[in-house]
Amino acid sequence: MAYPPRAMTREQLLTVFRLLYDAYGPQSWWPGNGVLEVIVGAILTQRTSWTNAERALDLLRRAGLLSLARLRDAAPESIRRAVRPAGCYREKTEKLRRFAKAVEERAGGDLAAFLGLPMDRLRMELLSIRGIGPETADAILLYAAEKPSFVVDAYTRRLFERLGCLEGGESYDGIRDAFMRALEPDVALFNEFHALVVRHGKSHCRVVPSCSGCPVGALCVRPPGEEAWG
DNA sequence: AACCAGGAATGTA
DNA sequence: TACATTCATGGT
Repeated sequence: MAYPPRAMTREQLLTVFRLLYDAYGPQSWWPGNGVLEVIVGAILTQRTSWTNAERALDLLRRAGLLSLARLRDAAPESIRRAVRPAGCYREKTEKLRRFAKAVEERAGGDLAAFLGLPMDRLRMELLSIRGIGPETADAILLYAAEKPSFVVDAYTRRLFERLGCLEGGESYDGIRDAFMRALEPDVALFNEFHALVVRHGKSHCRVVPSCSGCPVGALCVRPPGEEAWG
């Protein structure tokens, strides 16, 4: 199982963070929207663009479905109509309903109490809900519950593989652990870090590992087998 | 017109 | 464990 080929250091990670932050600035992911919308958004955006997820979120809001009680009790068909623009609408509808039901069963429908559970406990509860995998669980932990849980996604893998920090093939939890061992638990840092990795991944280095004009280019262009960090 | 987008579950060997 | 398939809409 998979491990990072060499330990990621705090200095390396903060160097990357600073390069990205200086290049793109603050990303303001999920500020102020209310925790339920954050969670619903996290589920809706699975394997679809954020703009499509937002359309669905908007339809849910206008249909008055954005509450745990309505997600639990409303006719599935009405939820599906709203979720449709986000794609996979049958599955995502069931995911939303299962989430609402889980909060009901585990915290009496008190979302704040549910999110107030200790991080590791809450992570397990989230992962036990069918339709919420590790990435969505960590996004909910970080952006809704404001716990210092580092989010790993395909962009994270790709960037840090090119930086020579990952070999490829590491497990999700292995990568997450590597980041969390190297960095102090810092919600604001993890929040911005993941958003910046995504922001960067969307506009750079899509196909080839060498990228002129890339903010992390000096670190990124590494001949195979050579050290990426000088 | 294939390919991608802020994944996860299920099935097969 | 490792890899393929399914879910499905909308922009490029």
